[in-house]
Amino acid sequence: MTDVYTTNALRLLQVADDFRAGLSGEFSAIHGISVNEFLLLLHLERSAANRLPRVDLARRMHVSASTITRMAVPMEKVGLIDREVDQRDARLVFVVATTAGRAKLSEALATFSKRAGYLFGDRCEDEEMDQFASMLRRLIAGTGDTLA
Amino acid sequence: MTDVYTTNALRLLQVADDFRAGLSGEFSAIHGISVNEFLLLLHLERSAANRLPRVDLARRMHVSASTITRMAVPMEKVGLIDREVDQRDARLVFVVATTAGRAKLSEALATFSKRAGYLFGDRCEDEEMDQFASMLRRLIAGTGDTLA
DNA sequence: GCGATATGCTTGCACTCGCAGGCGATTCGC
DNA sequence: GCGAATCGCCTGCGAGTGCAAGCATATCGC
Repeated sequence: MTDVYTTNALRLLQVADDFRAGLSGEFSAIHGISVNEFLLLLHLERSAANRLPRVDLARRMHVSASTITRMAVPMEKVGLIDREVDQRDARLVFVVATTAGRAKLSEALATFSKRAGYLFGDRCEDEEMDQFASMLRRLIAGTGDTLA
Repeated sequence: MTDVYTTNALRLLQVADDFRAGLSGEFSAIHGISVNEFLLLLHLERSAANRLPRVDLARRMHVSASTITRMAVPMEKVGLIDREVDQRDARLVFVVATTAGRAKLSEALATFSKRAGYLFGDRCEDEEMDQFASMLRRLIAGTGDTLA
């Protein structure tokens, strides 16, 4: 528990929780979406042709396939995303971002960046940020479907 | 989105999610507790006299008071924690860790440390870990009820 | 003292999520 | 071709959580 690894892992969880909690409130208040819906749109934006099979989306987002199914329903209803069935494999249902969805993502991303600025802005030197980025990139490595 | 702050915030969320997901499986399989129950016990351990009012616990854990109430029920039943009413203020219900609870925490902490080792061990230099720790400490600063 | 307000805890309701099971589509072995 | 195994998706159920409301206790203004 005085172990550096352990301490850092604990702090990592705490910082991430704090950040996510703050984000959650602002997202639902300003943009009317949840953090997960935001991440879903972001994954689409970072993918080829703004579309992904539901299963891929589930893997990338650390949630089950059923969650994607259920998340998609209201988002389709509001017009943020659309569904599209693959021509070759009728099992694959693609989730594709609409123009409205991409616009919403863009707004939400501005809010995200603002909060990221609050988090790091006045506490860190630029050089530290680069080290931090390099560190985090290595910690993610291995999954492949990285978001950043 | 190519902003360093934004990138780092995204990576931070992703790494934390990955780590928490891995932890969750091992905790429930080996120790029979959830990550949140582990964190609850840890907060108690790091507090004065191994006891905290439910409200404090809620604030520290980023959950609502009702969640603490409901989490406590099965944990009391299993004997990990006990309840204790304040003498001066009968509204305050303290959650206090039992000997069994502290033992369980100790085992779980070993698992936690092991996984923290997996996460950082082969990817980081010792010097980097110190920088990382310093960085994270600053990012947490302000809340006061820090865990690490 | 005594009512008004504030605080801590608990409970009803609604929502989100994962898991298990089922359905339809595809691919593989022969 | 054809049955079996696999894969992607959706639905029933149970677990966990937050919010609003309610209750008990404590504190403040007078």
